[in-house]
Amino acid sequence: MESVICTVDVVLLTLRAGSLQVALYMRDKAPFQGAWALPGGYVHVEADEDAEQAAARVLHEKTGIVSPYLEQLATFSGRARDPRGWSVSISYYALVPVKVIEQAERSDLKLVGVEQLKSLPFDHLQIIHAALERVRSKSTYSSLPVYLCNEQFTLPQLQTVYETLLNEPINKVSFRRKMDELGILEPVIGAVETGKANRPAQYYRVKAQFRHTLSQSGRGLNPGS
Amino acid sequence: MESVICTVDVVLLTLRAGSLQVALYMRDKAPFQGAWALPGGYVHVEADEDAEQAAARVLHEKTGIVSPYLEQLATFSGRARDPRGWSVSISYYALVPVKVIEQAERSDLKLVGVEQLKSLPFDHLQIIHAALERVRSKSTYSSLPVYLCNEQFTLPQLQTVYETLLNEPINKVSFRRKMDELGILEPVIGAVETGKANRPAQYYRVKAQFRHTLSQSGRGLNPGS
DNA sequence: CAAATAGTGTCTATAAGACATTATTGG
DNA sequence: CCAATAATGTCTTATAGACACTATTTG
Repeated sequence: MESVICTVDVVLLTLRAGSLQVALYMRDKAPFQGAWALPGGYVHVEADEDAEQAAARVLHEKTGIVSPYLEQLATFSGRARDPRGWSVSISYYALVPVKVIEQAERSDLKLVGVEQLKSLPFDHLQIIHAALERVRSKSTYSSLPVYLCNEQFTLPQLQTVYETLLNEPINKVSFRRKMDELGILEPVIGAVETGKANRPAQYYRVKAQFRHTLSQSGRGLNPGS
Repeated sequence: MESVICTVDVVLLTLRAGSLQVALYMRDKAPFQGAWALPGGYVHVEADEDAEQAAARVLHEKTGIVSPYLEQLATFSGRARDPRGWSVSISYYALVPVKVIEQAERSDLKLVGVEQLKSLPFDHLQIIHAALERVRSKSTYSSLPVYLCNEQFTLPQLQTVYETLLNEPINKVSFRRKMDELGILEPVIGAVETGKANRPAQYYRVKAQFRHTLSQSGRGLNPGS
């Protein structure tokens, strides 16, 4: 039995300038050396306990970033997707606030709006599309998008994040009702967003008990108004 | 770089005697020879175009079954899950009506109620639990459960399938309203379920246009009544 | 015609959306 | 005081569930 090439890839997503962007890494080795692609690499059976740890290691090595949210997306495989031979890519996706990527200051890393993507090596375009579908789907019924926000954020900011992801307006009253029902946010006492010529918005943060176990919920968030 | 063991496993589910059951295969090779486990095997880079085809091939070889519905579940990986070494299991799940399994007549295959499962080789128990979670989750908002029915079925039968999967009663009026809205079923003209001392139930089937592209939908099916 | 369950009409309860009003800031 | 938008109250609409009633069969 021939050997299978076993790799991991990470779709690192963030929100910048009101658009959803994906981090691309300039490949320093063949194949596709010099091309922009998803940060990815071989599973190291000596170093990695499992594929998720491999993804976290690869993400850190290629971008300097440690993402609190890293979830398996799907596995892409086959004879045709990699010129080196029959390969498996166990793919993950991660969400971080844009400042985490900017602070990394990697010249071999760039952010591209997901609408601007043209062609990419391997089947990375397909992987990214799968990640977008997953994130958008999960955003309709979960608190996943808070991973795109800084530690403190206002409800209007968070609503804009949801609206950008889902690409449709959300009813303000319903949104705030839903966030209240989820019960995962708490106001930061005394912290308000000042400087604008209007009533200041209250800052919120994720309650400590949910800080590392977010995601799911009961019913959904729906567009409207 | 050491090599990774690359396998596929299939969680084949069916409904028998009102309980959700999983097909187990008696392993004919080490490790765990003679133990009941998920049907699974190596990816064959010569024969398989991709992992899904490998899963379909393995399912057919070990059970004689070809499942119309076969979807990737998740990939399980790591150093500890297989005594042979660092391994990857790209796992799939399939749903078939029980008669498909019975007609296969394999003595090395058995059905076990998902509540009766004790311990299994590898991390197969974990894989099955992930499949159950996925199927139950999808059943709340999709037509997935029709894959557990025969080609023709009555609405009361289909409702019972949903109720068994979700393990809770469903409001009859809401259920039928939802099935009507989904628009994927059509009555089989003239076909009714006779023999019982009550009004006969109309037989339905999946419309031809949806026969090989089922699954998703708009809003959900909720318990009640 | 009695028992059983399929199938449907309709009222009630709950959740989501529309809209309006008040609150609080900077200039 | 005006413009801007945060925050909230409340009415309307849409969806889900409860319940009852009719339909059709077997024995």
